[in-house]
Amino acid sequence: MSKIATRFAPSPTGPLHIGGVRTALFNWLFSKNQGGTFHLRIEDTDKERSKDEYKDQIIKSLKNIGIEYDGDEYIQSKQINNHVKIANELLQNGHAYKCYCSNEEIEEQKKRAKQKKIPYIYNRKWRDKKETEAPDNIKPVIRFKSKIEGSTALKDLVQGDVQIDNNTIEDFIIIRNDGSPTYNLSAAVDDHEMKITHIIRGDDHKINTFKQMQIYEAMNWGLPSYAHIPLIHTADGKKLSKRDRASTIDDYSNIGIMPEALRNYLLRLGWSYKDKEIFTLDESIKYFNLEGIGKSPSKLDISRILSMNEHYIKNINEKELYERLEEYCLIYKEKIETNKKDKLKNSLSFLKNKAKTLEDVYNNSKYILSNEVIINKNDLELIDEKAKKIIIDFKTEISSQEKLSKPTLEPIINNLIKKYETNFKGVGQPLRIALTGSKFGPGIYDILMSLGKIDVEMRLSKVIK
RNA sequence: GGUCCCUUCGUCUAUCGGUUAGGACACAUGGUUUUCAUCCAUGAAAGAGGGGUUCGAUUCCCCUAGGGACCGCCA
Repeated sequence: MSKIATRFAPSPTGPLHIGGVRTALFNWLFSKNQGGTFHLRIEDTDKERSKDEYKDQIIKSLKNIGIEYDGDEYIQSKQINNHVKIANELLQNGHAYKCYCSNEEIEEQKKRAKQKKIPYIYNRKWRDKKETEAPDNIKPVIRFKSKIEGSTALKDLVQGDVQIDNNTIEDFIIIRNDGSPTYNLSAAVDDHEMKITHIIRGDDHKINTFKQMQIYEAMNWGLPSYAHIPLIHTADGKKLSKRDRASTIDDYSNIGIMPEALRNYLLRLGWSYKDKEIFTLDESIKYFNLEGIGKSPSKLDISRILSMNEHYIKNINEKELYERLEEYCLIYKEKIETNKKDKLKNSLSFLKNKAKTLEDVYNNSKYILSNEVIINKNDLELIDEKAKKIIIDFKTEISSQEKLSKPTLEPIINNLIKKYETNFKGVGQPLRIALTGSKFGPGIYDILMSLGKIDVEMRLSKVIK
C-alpha cells in the first residue's frame, strides 16, 4: 500500500469560500490522520479568469486556518505539455479521437435536443470516421472515447456504491481546438502524476469522477479512492457560491471570528465524532475519519459559528487573546494607543465574558480605548442633582486613595448607599454612565480599576461641572 | 427534462433492529448577580408520507413527496 496522499485543487478564479476551506480541511485531516501527505494544486489553466491575487488569497486562507500543505504548490499550467502528451497517447492507443464538428453543428444539435426535451449528448459522429474524411477548414478537438455499453460502479468512501450507465457519459473533449487540455484530462493526469491516493472533493464533482476514472483505466493507471462530500448550503438551502456574502475567511475575520473557531465549526459541519463538539487541532487530526462524514448537505448557521467563537474567546489564554485583539483592531478598527495597552490587557478577564467576537471585545473596551466619554441625552438625564452629589462625594473620597482597589472602594460605595438611602444601582449607575457613557457595561469595580484613578477623576469632573 | 445524491428537534448531529430517540447551538422560564452579560438549573422541540420484511423498525427494501448537485471547447 502506497503512502496516503490527498490534495486540494482549487482554481484561482475567485476568492476561496469556506466550503472550499472545509474540503481542504477534510483532505488535510484525512492525510494527517493516516500519516500521509497533503498537496495544494492550483488549477490555473483558465488563463482568462485565473488571477494571482486569488491564488495568494487561497494560500493565505489555508495558512490562516492552520492547514499546511506538503511541498510547494503544484501549478497546473506548468504541466500542460504533459497533459497534451497523454492526450496523444490516448489518441494512439485508440481511446480518443479527433472530432471535426464545427461549432455551429454542435450548437444546432444542442438546440434540437432542447426542443425535443431530450438531454443533449454528443452524437459520436467522428468516433469511427476515418481521418481522411476530415475537412481541412476545421481545427479538430480531441474527444475521449467513453464506454457506451454497461455501467460503472464507484465505491465511494462517503456515499457508498454509486452506479451509473456508461452511456450517460458522453465523449467529452480532452483537447480544445486551440490545442489546450481541458479540466478532466488535466485533473486526472495530475492526480496520477502526484500519486494522489484519495480524492476527497465536493459531490458536484461526481460526474467528473466517472470521466476521470475512464482516463485512468485507458492509461492503465491504478485508480485512486474517491470520497464525495456533500456541499455546504446557505441558510436558504442553496449551494454556497462566491457571490454569497460572509463566505470567505476574511469575511469572518472581519467580524472578529477567530480561525480556530471557524476551523472547529467547519469540522463539525457534516462530520461528527460521537457527541464531541470541541476539537483542538491535534484532536481533530487524531479523530478524523471518512466514516464520520454525513451524506446530506448541511446549512450554514451563523449563531453556531458565533457560539463556537465565544467558546474560544473564553478559553484561549489571555495573552494570546490580547494579541489577537490587537491585531484585529489594527486591521479592522483602529490602532490601540500604546498607553492603553496595559489597561486593556488587564481588563480582558472581564471584557471577554460579554463577547462572542473580537469585535464585541473591541466594542466593550471602547470606554478604555477612547479618551472622550460621549453620553447621550437620555443617559445624561439619569445623572440628576442627587446623582451629582453622590459623584462629588465619591470623587472626594477617592482623592485620598493612592490606588483604586476593590477593598478600598467597597466601603466607600457602601457608605454612599447608606448616606443617600439608596441601593447599589443608585450609586453604580451614575458612576457607570459618567465613566463609560453607557448604562450597560462591566461591573462598576472593574470599570473603576481598569481606568485607574487619574482617568476616573477626570471623567467624573466633567459630569459634575 | 435526463442522470445521480440526500431526508432524525428551527440548525449541526448521535443511534450501526429492541432507547423514556441522546447531545450541542438557538429559543423559553427560573436562579445567582451590580446594569448588560457570564454562569447554573429547568423546559419546549424530531424520525417527510405510504407500503412491505421482521416477534419488533428511526434503523433494511420499495414507492411517493420534498430538497440538492450535475448536464461547457469553466474548473
